[in-house]
This record gives sequence, structure tokens and C-alpha cells, in this order.
Amino acid sequence: MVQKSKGPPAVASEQPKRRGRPRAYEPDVALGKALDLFRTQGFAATSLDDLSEATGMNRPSLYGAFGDKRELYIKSYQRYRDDARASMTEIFREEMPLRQRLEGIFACALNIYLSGETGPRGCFTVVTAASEAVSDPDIRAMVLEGLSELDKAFANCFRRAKEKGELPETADPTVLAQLASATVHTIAIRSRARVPRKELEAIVKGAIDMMVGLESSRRPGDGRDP
Amino acid sequence: MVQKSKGPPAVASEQPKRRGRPRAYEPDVALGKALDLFRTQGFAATSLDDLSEATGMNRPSLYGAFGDKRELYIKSYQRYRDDARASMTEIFREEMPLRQRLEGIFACALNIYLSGETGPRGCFTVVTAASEAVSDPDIRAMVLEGLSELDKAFANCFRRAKEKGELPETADPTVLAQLASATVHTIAIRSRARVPRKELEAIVKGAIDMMVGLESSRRPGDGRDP
DNA sequence: TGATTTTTGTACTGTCTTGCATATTATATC
DNA sequence: GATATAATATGCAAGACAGTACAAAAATCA
Repeated sequence: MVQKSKGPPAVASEQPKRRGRPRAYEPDVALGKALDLFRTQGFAATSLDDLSEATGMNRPSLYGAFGDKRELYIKSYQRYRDDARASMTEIFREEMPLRQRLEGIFACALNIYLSGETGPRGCFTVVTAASEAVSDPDIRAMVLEGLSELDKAFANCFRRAKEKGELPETADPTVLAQLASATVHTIAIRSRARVPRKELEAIVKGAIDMMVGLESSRRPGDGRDP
Repeated sequence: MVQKSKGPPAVASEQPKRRGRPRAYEPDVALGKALDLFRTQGFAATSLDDLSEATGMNRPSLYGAFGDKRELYIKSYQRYRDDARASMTEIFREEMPLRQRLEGIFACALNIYLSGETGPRGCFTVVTAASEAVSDPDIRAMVLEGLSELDKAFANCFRRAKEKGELPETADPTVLAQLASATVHTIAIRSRARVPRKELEAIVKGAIDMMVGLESSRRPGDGRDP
């Protein structure tokens, strides 16, 4: 074989020109549909037929793309975590007062938990903890990671707020973080019982007041609602 | 038929002398076994064969005694609530300082959540909220009731403590109760992820400190640990 | 055009599932 | 002892379930 121009130099990230028959589905949206189902029904109550119908893929394609049901569940959970992290990340990063940051985080959580065509679906970490986590070590490990990721994110919040003087010296960021996580968990559970959004928001407000201290909420002129 | 002595006057509460073949099971213990299974595995992941084996009853007997699987689940849940209520009731009734009462309640909850031969099983209300509550209105109603029963019990606690002067006038019993419930929920979830008891107790301690106010925990000479 | 590769669509297997039908056993009453 | 009653034990039927085999289809490559 003589030296030939070897074609495009394998940029390969745009369109790698796959060889065989093209996929009739987009893996990302299919995984999203599977996640939707698992979130509402849980692992055991969701059949492969359900998943096949929801994704538009038939079972062999499901297996080919994601593996068996358990693997699909795990990938769905990872996807859920990625999505949740993505929707929170800028609230954690941006510079803002503690109260405002907490409000943003809880509002974001509520949006996730209350979304769903057939009704609120709560938090997938909580759903998984309440079902597969007891019997499946791998899944349990993922759940543990999910729980502690939230704890750590909140703890960081409170640590930074304390450094900025928004919290008294006696405040313990770890304890406050656990309280914040507990608030997340309680609204996750209640949302699945169809507790109305207003009540959940009231719970969040009460918790925030406790965490930042009631006095700091009485700061004058915070912009809106004159 | 002539007037006859009509036999024993239907006291009927000790041994009603049932007519046919005697039961080979005790309904209460059988229901307890069913509850154990449902608590760990959830509704969908528990088969009637599992239940049959655990209770020692074969399926026709199960149906005869408790109805179909869903009815058995509902009766199991009611049993769980009754048990939980019974184990808490005296802590709620007895006269004691707020902190001590809260410690008692949370200790009791931890015992329930961490019990189980194969590992901790958490709170059945939470498990049910995370699974059947979304799709089954009747079960959802029971879960809602369970959640609000806890809220109300805690609110009563804090209201009484406030009346006795254990809490400042600014304290809101409802908000404190929601925080206490949130703490219960978070340990219920974490226990299923096998978070060790020590960590759960630390969470409880932090929450109690927040709720009763740290200063009141620094009361002198509370007995132990000189 | 023909070969190769990858995915799709259909159908199949064996197992598990729920609920029930039927027959059997054990007790109380007459 | 005969009869009625209530439970047990066995096993069946219809369907759901997870996972796979196999052939047809649709694309690239030569």
C-alpha cells in the first residue's frame, strides 16, 4: 500500500461515521425516559416492556445499549445525579448571601422533586435508598455517595458563610449541613405523598430561618416587595 | 323448637370456640412476618411465595386471612403504625424535660429503623412513600396520615415545652416539629444506606441541640459523666 | 455491485407470578 | 358416630417477566 492521504485526521468527536445500520434512538433521550420511569415506579415495579415502550427501543436494543435491567437502573441513577449536580452547580459556585444561596438550592430541589407528568416523583436517591439499597451493595454505595455529596456541598456553603461572618462563631457547619440535608430529604418524601408545594415551601422557609438565624432575615430593604 | 337454655351468654372474647379445623398460625405473628418482609423488600419485590414461606402459611390461607397482596400490605402498614405508636406513646405522655423527651423519641425511632435480621430497614412510612404512594391513592392517604401524625406529635411536644417555659416565646412549635420530623426522615433514609448508628446518633444530637437551643444543653450537673 | 458491520424486529424459552379450584384434614356440634 | 364448619395442602391456569436467538434491514467500505 502506497502512502495515501489518510482521510480526516480522526477528529472523531463530531460524526465518527459509524459503520452499520444507524441507531433509531438517541441514547441520551432514551436514558432520560428510562430514568423517568424508574423514578416514578422504582426498580421492581418497572418491567422491561414498560422501558421498551417508554424509550421506543425494543428489548434487544435496550440490552445492547445499556445492559440488563440492573445496569440500566444504575446508569439511570448516574444520569439523575449528573443532572441534579448540573442544575445546582452554579448556585453553589456563584457569590451570594447565604440565605439566597439556600433559597436557590431548595427551590432547585423542589423543582426536581415536583416535576413529572403523572405527578411528583421526589428524589431518586431517596427512592433508591428506600428500595434497592438494602439488598444491593453496589447500589447502596452509590446512594451513600449521593447522600454525602449533598452533605458536603451544604457543609461547604455554611463554612464559607461562616468565614464571611454571616454565621456566628458558634455555628457548626457540619450540623447545619445535616439539617439542610434533612430538610431536602423530608420534602423529597412528602412530595411523593403529594403534599402541596406551598406546604413544602413553608417547611423550607422555616428550616432556612432556623439555619441562618431569624435575626438575619430581618435585614432592611432587600430589594423587592416594598 | 321449645325454649332451651341458650348456652353460654356470648361472652365470646376469651375463646369463642371456633368451629372448624383450628388455625396452624397466629394471625398476629404471621402479620408481623409479612411486615418484616415488606419493610425490607418493598411491595413489588416481595412475592406471595416469599410471604408464604416467611409466615408459614400457604397462599390460600394468606388470602383467607388477609386478602390479596395489596390488602396484606395495607394491613402490614397499619400494624407497623400501631407498633410504632405503641412504642412511642409513653414517651409522649410522661412528664419530662423537652430534651429528654426528644432523646427518647429519637432513640426509639433509631431502634425501629436499625432493627432487622438482615440489616437496617428504615421507616416503613418512608419506604411506602418512596414506592407505592405515587400510584395508589389509598396507600398515599395512609402515608400522608402517618407523616402528619408525627408532625402533630412533635408539635404537641414543643407546644407543651413552650408553655412550661423551656423554649423562648419566639419559638414556633410547628417549624420545630417539621425540623424534628425532617430529622426522623433523614435518619430513616440513611439507615437503609447502612450509615452506622454512631453517625445517625450524631445527626440526632446536632438536631436536638438546634431545637432546644444550645444554651439549655449547658445546664450544670445533669447526672452522668462528671 | 457485493461484502461487512451494526442495529432493528420478531419470536421464543423457561421461569416466576398471582389468584383460585379442588380435595383433604381437623375440630365442634348434634 | 354423623354432620357441618373452617382451616390446610396440592396443584393448576393464565399471564407477566427477563433475557436471548435469529433473521431482516440499513448503513459503510471495497
